[in-house]
Amino acid sequence: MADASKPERFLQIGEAADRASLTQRTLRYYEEKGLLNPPSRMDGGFRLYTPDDMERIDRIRQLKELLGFSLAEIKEMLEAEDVRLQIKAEWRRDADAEEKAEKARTAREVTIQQLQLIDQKMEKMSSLRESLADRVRKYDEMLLRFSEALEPEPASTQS
Amino acid sequence: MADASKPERFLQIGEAADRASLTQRTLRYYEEKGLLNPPSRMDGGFRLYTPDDMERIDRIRQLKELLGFSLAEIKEMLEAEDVRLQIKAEWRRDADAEEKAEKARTAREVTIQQLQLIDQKMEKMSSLRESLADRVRKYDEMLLRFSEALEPEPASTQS
DNA sequence: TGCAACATTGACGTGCGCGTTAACGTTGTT
DNA sequence: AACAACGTTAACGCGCACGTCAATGTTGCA
Repeated sequence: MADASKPERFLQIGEAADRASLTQRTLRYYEEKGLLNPPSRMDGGFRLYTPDDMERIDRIRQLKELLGFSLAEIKEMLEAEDVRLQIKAEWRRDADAEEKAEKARTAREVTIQQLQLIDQKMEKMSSLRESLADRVRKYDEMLLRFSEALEPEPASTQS
Repeated sequence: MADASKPERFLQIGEAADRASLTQRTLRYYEEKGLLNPPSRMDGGFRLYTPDDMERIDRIRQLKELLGFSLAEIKEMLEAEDVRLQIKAEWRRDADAEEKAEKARTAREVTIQQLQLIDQKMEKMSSLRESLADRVRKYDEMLLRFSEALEPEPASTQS
């Protein structure tokens, strides 16, 4: 009971969902759609999520919420990333080095495309940001004119 | 026919949709949902979109695509902005100055909230960006190791 | 005046991303 | 052994944001 130092590295779906701020349904759905590789299970069939699974879940949330990608798009992206893990796993095994290199190159390309996508979005967002900032300035001017109109004498108005 | 200088400032729904890269259905839908104020019409009933309408349509697209807001949320935001235009329109008419000022203040607040939302998103995006950039670096390392393994003798490999 | 191109209003259909319920099995504690 | 808490699959449902007809009307040009 006094063992809070072992946070049980494998989470059941309930905790996993809580920590990811998603629902169990959502996790199962992502699995169903192939976004999550089927997690390991307990003997009884209960899902057990590894820290790696949790990371992936978080990536999905980021890609969805921040960038607004559809699950289908996200799936593609993650598949590209998987290449990296695959290569890592196979690293010390026989295998065609050139083939791996090719995979790594395409994975790199995909990642760069994602980067460019993000950059494009950020540019657009910052221009939107600017126009909003302009608006605020205009409101400020408006309000200034109002206060001038209402208080023709600038007295002790000092906060 | 040789008059390309008069781009006809009022667009029918077809052109309007094309220019906004949306469908006619979508424009009607936005109108139906109260995101667009009903545009003016020709005698026969055909919708005519003013440049202002077009701007608004574009704003909607930005808010939706860039920030991922739902149409309901966007509606609220635009309503807040409308206050500004309303005030401008009423500017020279009788009217309670204080009431207008109040409206302007709340509109300002809403706009600032939007700004903060954007800033939050941009922060998260840039941290995501960083992690992606890291990934690219790792791929580069991988590929470097590959090329070292395949070409033990650094010869005329100079691009 | 006729005709193609464009528009109108319904109304139903659709894909996505889950929510919800039902019927049932598992786990861990007492 | 019993029981609450937690999990399982399967199936149906749902709201959003439109797509897609269908039936009809309008515009503008030959």
